[in-house]
Amino acid sequence: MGRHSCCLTQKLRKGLWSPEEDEKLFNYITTFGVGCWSSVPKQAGLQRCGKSCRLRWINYLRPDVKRGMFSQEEEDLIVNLHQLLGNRWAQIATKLPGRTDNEIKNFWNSCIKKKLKQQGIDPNTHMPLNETNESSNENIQMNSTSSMDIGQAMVINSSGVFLDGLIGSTSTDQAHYPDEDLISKQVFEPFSSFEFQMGSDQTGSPSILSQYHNQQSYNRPVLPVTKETHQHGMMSSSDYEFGFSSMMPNLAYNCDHSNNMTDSTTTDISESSSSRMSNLFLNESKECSGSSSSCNVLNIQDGNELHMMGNSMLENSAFSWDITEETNKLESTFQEFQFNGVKSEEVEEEEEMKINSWEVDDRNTQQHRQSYSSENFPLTSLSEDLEYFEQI
DNA sequence: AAGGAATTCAACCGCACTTGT
DNA sequence: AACAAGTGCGGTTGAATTCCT
Repeated sequence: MGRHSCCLTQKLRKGLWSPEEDEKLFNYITTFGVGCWSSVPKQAGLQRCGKSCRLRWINYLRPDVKRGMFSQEEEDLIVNLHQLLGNRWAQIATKLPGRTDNEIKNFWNSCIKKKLKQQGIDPNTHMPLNETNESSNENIQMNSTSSMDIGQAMVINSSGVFLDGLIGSTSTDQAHYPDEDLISKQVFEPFSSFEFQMGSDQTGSPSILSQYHNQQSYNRPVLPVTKETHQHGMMSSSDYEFGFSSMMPNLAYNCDHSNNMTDSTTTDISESSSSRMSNLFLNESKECSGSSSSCNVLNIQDGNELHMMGNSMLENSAFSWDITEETNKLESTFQEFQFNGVKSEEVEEEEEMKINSWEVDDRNTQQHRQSYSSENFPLTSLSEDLEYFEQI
């Protein structure tokens, strides 16, 4: 159930984590690695449940967690991925190096959603609000027996056209599929999605992303310091510096969000990451950041991510496709466009160094480590990719 | 300056899934 | 096959913070 079994037998702390607790957990994980979370609190001397420890580590203590405001590239990517994946925050997070699903979810709910609404875009469907209403009505008629949430996720039919609002928003909604025949015909056609996103959809209307982007360009120049600009990390760094003398990373927020304050849209994401590193990790972090955008960026070329996506989608039954066939299709597509995954010798060297660093300690013990291992994330610029596709 | 409203985001909850026995 | 324990994920909550009057 929700509360972990260990929580029932012990009197456990809840609420915010103290610096001392953070230090204990951090020291324990960096020493022994991630194994069985349920045993972590006891062994680390924490009055917390394992689940809470896991969450704290993943969302906050992990050395490669990036904090601070989202760059425009990240924001665009989130909009893009949400359009494709719906509220699958964990999957979206795998495409944003250093960002956690929780952070992205919060950012979406507090910021992007609002912006989209202001621009007349339905954040659920990514369609203009008036069109969404119409299409939603159509869908309701088509699936009148279904109790699903309309427009929570995007589905692509066999001809590659997006059908919004035909499936539930999460994997837990599987039981709500209105028509198995219909679902079985929904083939994930990523290339179509790019068509949709980057240029025009099949009705010839401008893509929502472009619309969103245009709006952003209006909003962005020289914003005054308001809640809008200070949110997501624009806090005094001293508020977050615990000053641990141990291996604990400096958890200070990095306020390098000048990109939102000026015309410049370039954000060196990795800098904000490295700034939080302890002395122990600083060099590694810098090496890592030198190869642009931290250590884990979407890797499309080698197909691992695509397999992951494909498998995950199958698990969720949101998409039905032949993984091998579609992956090959995707691989050739992305190779053709050289989308991401260009791995230079330099980058490979850096990856090797990274693997030789702290990550190697427990990489054999962690299944989920793969999600932020540099091995799986060749390093490229997200903005370059987006710009390239926009040009197309 | 004070206090209420609005916003943010860390953390919790509940469910589904996976793994082990 | 059935059950229990462990894990992962998305939705939600509420304390802390900031904004506004």
